[in-house]
Amino acid sequence: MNSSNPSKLGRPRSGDAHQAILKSALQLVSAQGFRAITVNQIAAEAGVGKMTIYRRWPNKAAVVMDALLELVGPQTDFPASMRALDSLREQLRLQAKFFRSRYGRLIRSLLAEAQFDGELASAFRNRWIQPRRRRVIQILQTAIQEGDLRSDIDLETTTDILYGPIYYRLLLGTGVIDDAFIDHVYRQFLTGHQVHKAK
Amino acid sequence: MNSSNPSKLGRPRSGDAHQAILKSALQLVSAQGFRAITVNQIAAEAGVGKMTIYRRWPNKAAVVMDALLELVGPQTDFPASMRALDSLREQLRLQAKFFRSRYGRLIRSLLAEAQFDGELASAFRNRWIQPRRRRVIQILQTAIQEGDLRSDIDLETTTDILYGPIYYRLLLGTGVIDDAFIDHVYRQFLTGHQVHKAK
DNA sequence: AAGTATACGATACTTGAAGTATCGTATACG
DNA sequence: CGTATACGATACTTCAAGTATCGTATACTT
Repeated sequence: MNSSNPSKLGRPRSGDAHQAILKSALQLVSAQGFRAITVNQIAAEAGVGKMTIYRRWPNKAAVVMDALLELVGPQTDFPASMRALDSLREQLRLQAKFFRSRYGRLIRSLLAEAQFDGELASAFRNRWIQPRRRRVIQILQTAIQEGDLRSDIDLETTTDILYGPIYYRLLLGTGVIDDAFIDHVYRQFLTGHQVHKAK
Repeated sequence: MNSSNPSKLGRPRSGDAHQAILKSALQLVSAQGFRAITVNQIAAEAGVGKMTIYRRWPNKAAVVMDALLELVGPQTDFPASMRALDSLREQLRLQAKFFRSRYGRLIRSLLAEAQFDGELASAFRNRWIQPRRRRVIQILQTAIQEGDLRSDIDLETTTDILYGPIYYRLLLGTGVIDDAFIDHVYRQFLTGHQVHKAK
């Protein structure tokens, strides 16, 4: 009841330190990966004491998660297009570009670490993945209303089908995540791979 | 030139110890996850000294990787059916069942750890993923020859599209990997989601 | 049978990073 | 000006990975 109450007494926490920590964490993990860096490095890079980090976050993963949410999240907006289907394709391309950027390693690191850390897994799913999935589902619903997609599809499953292959390549490294790949995923999603035999 | 040469001199390595180590590693990681267990635990469970493990493998990940390849790999065979497309669907269902089993956690652990360990990433990709992808691609080629799939598709990309969603759910936990999900992936793969408007 | 080379289990040791405890100092509010 | 809390710094604790070494065991060679 009181531990979460930021008492007004005493010296207030430094907003500068907060920003410096997140910025350093983001930069280091994007460049070197989650496992390769230490909390001491983040502290040194940010010009703060290690305790200033542990006073605010329970562990390294939580710092990096917040860095992603606060510094990168706002940059990942969704495109608006005339047709919902065009928005969808554009979003897939943005996702690919994002994964090719320095943040690809950041996402890989967090998703991997989340396999060992239930708290992180929940945070990653609820605070990063789910909000973005909801945006995708909105686009899909609009596309259905516009008469471009079948109306009997399951939206959650469909989202998995669209984004699964991109995450797969990110984590398995079986191929590059370029626009050709995205276009293939998108086209396959629309029309399928079956031969439509002449009747 | 000589370090890889198993000299015939001296006491030979114990095959029993080898099997006991792999079996213990597999059992412990499947039950508790890669991060939760220690090499000391594996050694104790197998009834060997820790050095017997480090004499044979460079690190914990390598032990678990070999446990997967030697003990689980042989169980993961591919179905043979009349039509290649039926084999494909059956293989997707087997993959789902495998991920739902105790080995789902094993795969998750190794794939996650591989994000931090280049050696492990190569081993996982080359020794586990690639051989299984080749089998899938064979099935796809047969399906094309049988006239059931379009002949202009890229086989590598198509494999990513088929298996990506399953790995996505394994790692993200956005939904269960049951036969309904598999059937959705398979049906979507064949026919697509586009509305085929009346001409 | 003796000698040599290597593996064995056991155990002590080293290393390195995560996380904790504590210090004297700094900065807010009342 | 007193109180409460944050600050940077630094020493400390903990834990698991990986290494070094011991005396013993088991093979092949001579």
